[in-house]
Amino acid sequence: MPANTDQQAALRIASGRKPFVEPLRLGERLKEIRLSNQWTLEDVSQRTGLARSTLSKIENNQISPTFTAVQKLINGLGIDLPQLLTPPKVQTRTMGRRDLTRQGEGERHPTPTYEHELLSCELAQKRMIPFKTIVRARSFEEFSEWVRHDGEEFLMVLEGEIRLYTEFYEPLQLSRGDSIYFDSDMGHALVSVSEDDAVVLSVCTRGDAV
Amino acid sequence: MPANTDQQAALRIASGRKPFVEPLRLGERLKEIRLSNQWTLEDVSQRTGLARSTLSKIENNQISPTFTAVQKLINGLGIDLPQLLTPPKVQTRTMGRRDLTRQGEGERHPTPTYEHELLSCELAQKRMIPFKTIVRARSFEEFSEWVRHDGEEFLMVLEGEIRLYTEFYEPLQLSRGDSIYFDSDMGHALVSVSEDDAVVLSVCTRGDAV
DNA sequence: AAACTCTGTTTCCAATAGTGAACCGACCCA
DNA sequence: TGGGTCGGTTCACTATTGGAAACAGAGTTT
Repeated sequence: MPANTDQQAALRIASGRKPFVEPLRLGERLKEIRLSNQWTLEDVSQRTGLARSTLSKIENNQISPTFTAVQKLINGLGIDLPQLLTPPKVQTRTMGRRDLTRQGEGERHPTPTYEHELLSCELAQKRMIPFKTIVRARSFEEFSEWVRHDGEEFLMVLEGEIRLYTEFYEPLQLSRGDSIYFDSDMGHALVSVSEDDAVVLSVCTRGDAV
Repeated sequence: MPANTDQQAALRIASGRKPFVEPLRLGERLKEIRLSNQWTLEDVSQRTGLARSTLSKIENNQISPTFTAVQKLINGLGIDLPQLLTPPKVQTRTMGRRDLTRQGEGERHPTPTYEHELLSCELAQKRMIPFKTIVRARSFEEFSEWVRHDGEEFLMVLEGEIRLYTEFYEPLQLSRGDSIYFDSDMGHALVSVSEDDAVVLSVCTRGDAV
């Protein structure tokens, strides 16, 4: 063995890097994912556009897929790299929580303009905040300023008709069944325009990351 | 193919991923990293064991590196995949996006058990995935296996009545206006128990960090 | 300027990835 | 038993990658 090699090995070790290109357990991983979804090679071929034979060889570590191939894989299978790489992936199981809220049984928070009913408020530590709102406001002037909060908001009209004012757009008229998704740090405000007060369902993300 | 698969496919599409292989901006990214460290191609060659020429071609998108090559890159440069993939720095300080979906105008994804209508699917990169579902299933047996996916789910019954089966609890009967929040990696399945097919609104979190 | 050096690109070729077709069980089903 | 299908592997061939060396451009030095 040429001295050169030892040199490099020494350097490599000294630099605290992984020995070398690791065994590439990508094949096993792929197979695992495939089987756990009960996909056949043909299924995966359809989804990814890669040949059945190619997939077989990848799974058996007979070839090292091209990066475009990897891309086709992650696109086609709807997974992301981490998922492909992390070996067995023991999920952090925050499993099995649930929180039921019967119609009208939420926690009420009245304000002059809105009457909120918080849903699923037994559950702490959740990543979304759902609430039903009766929109009392009838004109934009009733708001002293824009409503805004970090994150994103999804909203669907359950009853009546509303007008949605937003900071950067023209007002929008929404009827029952219409829905909208928007960045909630953009100023927004709702008013009822129907005979009766409108009712909307909103779901906000919790601003705090991850 | 199990119903679960269609579920996931629908979710995948909803999550705003690009349909197929994107332009592969990996070259630009590599160059960016290299320059920001003031490395020459030769330096990188030393570190990674890849030929200078190869590196040049990768940076100019003239070839799609083999996965082993990519591994050598991430090992040699001491970076991780995400770093290599995150598009050239576009930190989404997104503000003021919005996406309106009128009643019935969502993207339909029928499955044997559910008929999904994805809402706000114009908007990519969002943290929640809202969709309306007509629950066709009438009995638990129609599901070949539990539906499950990373993250959390909020659900409200819009019309009809459903029974919610979950892996760890007794089935729950939900009527119009009732809502529930649960960890969606707990197996779950919905069936209609009303005269007509029930309709529910669901909002899922996107599990994957980016 | 010529000679040298340091950079990144291009060329050419050997090595290897990707493909369709053939092949091989295993499992129906009559 | 003799077809049929279905899932996966292997084969033969083509397309593409990866490496050594040659090339090209921009400074430096003399």
